[in-house]
Amino acid sequence: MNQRLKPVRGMRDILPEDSARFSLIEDTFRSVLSGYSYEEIRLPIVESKNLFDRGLGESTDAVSKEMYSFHDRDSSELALRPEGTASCARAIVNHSMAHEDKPRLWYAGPMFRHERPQAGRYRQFQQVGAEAFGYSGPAIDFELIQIVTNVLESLGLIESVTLLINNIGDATARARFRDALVNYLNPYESDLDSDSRTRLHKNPMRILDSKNERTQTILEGAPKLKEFVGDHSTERFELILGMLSEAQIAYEVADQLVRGFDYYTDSVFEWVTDQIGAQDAVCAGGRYDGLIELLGGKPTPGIGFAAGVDRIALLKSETQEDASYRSTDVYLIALSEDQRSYVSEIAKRIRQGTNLRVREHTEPGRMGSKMRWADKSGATWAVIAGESEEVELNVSIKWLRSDREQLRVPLVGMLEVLKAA
RNA sequence: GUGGAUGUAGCUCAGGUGGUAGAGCACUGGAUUGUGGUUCCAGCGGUCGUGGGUUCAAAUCCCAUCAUCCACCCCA
Repeated sequence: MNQRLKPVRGMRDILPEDSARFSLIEDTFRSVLSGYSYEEIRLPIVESKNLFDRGLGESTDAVSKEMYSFHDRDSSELALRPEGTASCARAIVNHSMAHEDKPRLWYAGPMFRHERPQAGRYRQFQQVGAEAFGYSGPAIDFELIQIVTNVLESLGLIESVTLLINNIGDATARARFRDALVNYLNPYESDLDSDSRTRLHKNPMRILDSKNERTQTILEGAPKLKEFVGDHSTERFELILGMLSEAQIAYEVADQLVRGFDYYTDSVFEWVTDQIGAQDAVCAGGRYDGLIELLGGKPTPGIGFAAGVDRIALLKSETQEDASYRSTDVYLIALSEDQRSYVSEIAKRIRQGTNLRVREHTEPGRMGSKMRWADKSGATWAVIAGESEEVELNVSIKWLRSDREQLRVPLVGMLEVLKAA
């Protein structure tokens, strides 16, 4: 890449071929979500920093270390959103949307976290998320999981991912568990890896998914979160698992699965893959029954997921043959500049009469060169017009991807030939 | 924030022990004045990431810095 001017660290250009993949993924979410009657909401990219401090929790890495925060001209503290759920919940509160209705919403857009870039991890990344407010029964958990499953099936990726699910209980249960865990681990403090030692004081539950073997061995005798979760929550969780089994959606209950943001409660879930490197979560979500109240609304249960479009696109390109990307169906060649207006007329007719993607060769040059560009464009046909075609109101149609012989047809019969293919 | 690897043409990469840059692909033209995908010939194309230092001389050695990739961490 040219060294002089380039995107800032962790930001990148999504070039046309990748962009087409992104669009396909987003369109698939859009279409499946629409089938479940989820409504689109468009949320600001910039919010008050305060929203994330309160919503996600000030001790989380996303807020304390990775947030793009800055002072506005009037010195108020703003931030680029690191995720979408907090904004969505704020909108629910601001517009009293959960008073007369139980909204099911979705959004898509860029999120920002100041992390060290890595495979599948960028400082600006694209998410599609869905949130449902006002539902406390297990069927909504199931519905959201089913939505994501449908999307992944439709994209041909369901075999490449594993659904992990866990129940982390409510805030009280977690607080009691946290105390018990710290009490258990304290005597082993010097045997823990250094990251876990730090987390013991800051965010002990994070120790559970440590990759350090020694730490994992120590954890074998530790108290289990599920022993602290209330009966009601456990029952609810069992009902979700039952629905998944009945719908033949494969899952693994993952005791160690915890979420990075403070707002999560009860059921949490995540789709992971082993095919795109260390950043293995392609979609994750869970329930957050306390969030709306935390942001000043009346108590309202909530649940949602967020999918990482960049990672799903990466997974798609890693696991599937390139369905040879093409941008052009018809490549139009004027033999000389004298036929320019005739060729424009031909282009107009094809664009108006079909959905074909028509590209005109606009530069002068010799015929061989024009044909080479026609070939490279990936077009199915080259449509060629020289002086004799113009005089006789004909076009020459050449098949570029087959041995079929070149045809010369009257202009009025051209669309029929192109549509017949 | 920590660690490892890597930065040479648009792309993929060569350039032992310092002597001032090369190939393939791509692109343009020609062989072939209205027909691509094969071949042959020619041409275009480089602040050797950036800034210092050592030296008569640095892509090459030293220092710093930036960036990319991968992993830790974190997470979508």
